[in-house]
Amino acid sequence: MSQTTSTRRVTAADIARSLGISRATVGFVLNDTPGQTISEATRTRVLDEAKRLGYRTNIAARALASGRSRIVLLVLPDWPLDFNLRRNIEEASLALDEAGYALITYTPHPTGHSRPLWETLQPDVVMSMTPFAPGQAESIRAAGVTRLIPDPDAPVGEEYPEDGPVLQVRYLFELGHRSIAFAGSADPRVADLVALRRRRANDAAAALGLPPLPSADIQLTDASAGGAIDGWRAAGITAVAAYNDDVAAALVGAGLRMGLSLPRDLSVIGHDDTPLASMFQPRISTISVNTVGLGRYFAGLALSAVEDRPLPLAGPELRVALVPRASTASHD
Amino acid sequence: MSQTTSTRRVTAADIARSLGISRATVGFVLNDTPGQTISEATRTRVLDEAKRLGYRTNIAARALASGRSRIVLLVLPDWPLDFNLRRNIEEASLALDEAGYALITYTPHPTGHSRPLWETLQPDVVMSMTPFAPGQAESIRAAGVTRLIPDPDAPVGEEYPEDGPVLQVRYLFELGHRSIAFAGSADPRVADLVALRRRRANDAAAALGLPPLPSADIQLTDASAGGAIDGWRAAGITAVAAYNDDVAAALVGAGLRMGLSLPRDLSVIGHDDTPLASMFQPRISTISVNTVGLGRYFAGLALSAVEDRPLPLAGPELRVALVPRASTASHD
DNA sequence: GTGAGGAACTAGCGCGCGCAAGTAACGTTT
DNA sequence: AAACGTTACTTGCGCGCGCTAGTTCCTCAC
Repeated sequence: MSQTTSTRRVTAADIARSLGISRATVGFVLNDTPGQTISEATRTRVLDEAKRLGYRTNIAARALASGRSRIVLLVLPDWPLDFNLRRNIEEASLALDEAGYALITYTPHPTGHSRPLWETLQPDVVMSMTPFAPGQAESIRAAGVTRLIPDPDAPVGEEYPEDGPVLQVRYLFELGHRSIAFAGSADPRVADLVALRRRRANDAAAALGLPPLPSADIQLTDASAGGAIDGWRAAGITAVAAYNDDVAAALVGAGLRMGLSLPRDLSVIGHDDTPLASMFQPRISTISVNTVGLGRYFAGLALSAVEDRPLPLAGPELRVALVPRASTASHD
Repeated sequence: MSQTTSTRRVTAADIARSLGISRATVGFVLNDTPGQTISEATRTRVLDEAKRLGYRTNIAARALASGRSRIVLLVLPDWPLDFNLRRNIEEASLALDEAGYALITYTPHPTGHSRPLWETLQPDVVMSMTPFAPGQAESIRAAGVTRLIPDPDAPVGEEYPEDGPVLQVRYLFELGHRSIAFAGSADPRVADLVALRRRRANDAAAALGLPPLPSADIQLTDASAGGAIDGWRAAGITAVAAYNDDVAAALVGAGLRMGLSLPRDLSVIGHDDTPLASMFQPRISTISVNTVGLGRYFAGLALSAVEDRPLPLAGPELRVALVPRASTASHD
């Protein structure tokens, strides 16, 4: 025992000694090990004594003996952690905890130099909500992790369904707008998602018989929003579908500062239904995304990777809904 | 060896066997153990062979043998993770990594039921950027963690300096405002920080010879902002110091919807200089907070708790600065 | 010549668990 | 009666490391 504290850790051997039974029996009880038959009387005695003595499993000993850390590392991109994402993480955390695993979230710093957690923690599985960044999968594998989700070697299959932009464009079309632009974010952290939503918006436009949407990527706090509006108005654009609520808000603020009357001169719709969208004046129309069940699905993926469990059924269907507000109006 | 994979993990014993030396020597080299003398030739052979064989320390074995997980758990409140906080976390992460520790951030879910990470990870130390929540320190201790920072039993000493609200009130005073209100957030997650900033604002008011500031806590997206403005205007309030930019933005949006002309009818100043503040129309005055060096200080605290290191010097001085924008104006 | 100290390693125990292989007693089936 | 299966445990090895206590040889000072 290398600890120097006066209160030494309680071990399974202490329980065994106290009850006059073997340590293996204690282990079988504490783990409810399948394939072992333990009498109810002995089970109760073990559990009571463990509680009385304040027994805590030594996770390092367990990991060493079993060859498994029971850690699931979830790599998050550098996105804002909104309410939905937090709830998904907690859902996943709970499902994994019930199976005896700890979920750890980790956002690698883009220019960070510290060792990544997949090296220092030696997790059983590393998951990501987006495809792994270039070099990331290699780094994870070099650290000895063999279970990566999504599988970097799998063919690029069905992408995350993104129906919000379709809804945005359809709504503007139904309001009578025929010259619609798409506003993305210049933030490199979300470039992939911006590109995806832009493509979906263009899909919707094509389905409605509209030409490809003029597009600009703006910064939130500089003059690029104003510049983009100038260009669009010169081209006769009457409505904008924005990548998200922040982009929409930057456009609304810039438009007002330019002396525009919104939504008469320009209709703007955002995405993700953040609090920001309803704080602005005018309140900003948006798309809400219901992600309930996603966390449980992710946990199911992780457990199927590390244990002999079936893959979960197909992921939950994301439901998007239009939230109409004062930033959009009909166009004749 | 309980793993069934075809590529068994490389161990220190493998390196020792390969070089015809003892495993203890391998360990002394890999850990650069003080008090041991290893020839440069042997050191080089060990390091080369470890690299050649792809050796990775088994952290579970290390933790079990040494009695230390080398994990520092940082409990974060459910606050938005802004750019400054992310940078602080990376600073701390790097400093701890250099000392051989892994920093894990963890935001307990307010109504979550999964086991907290201080139980499942058995970290060497648990830190929090704010005082521990009621019952939290007890839960952490019950999990066997003896090192908590800040020490829950220490007398409540110097609180985190909060000079931003002082700056807010002083600025409004210098603009000629004599009837100033404080707007807090009704979000229970930030109740402590709201209370602290409110108290600091009142300190500043008292120092300026003003009576205690009328105060209201608002939600961001309901009618409470409008209600608060009604009450304040009825009481002759001409300016508001808001707990943060979100609260300020909710007030500005609500004021505009009520037909007020801002800042002529009401000046509003926020706090934290988020992008939101400069996206609104009118752009919102705010307070910026420079937290550089804080991460390194936190890492120093952690290392002094787990190793024989001196306490770091007093924490870095936070620098706050006024960012004047169009939401505030002079009052005659 | 003798003793002390340092260099450069070695032998091996312990950390606390998982779990395969085993034992003894009892009940059931042939 | 013998064989087999079940119940309810036990024995003890291995996981991979940290590190104490030790060994051998060499050098230097007295």
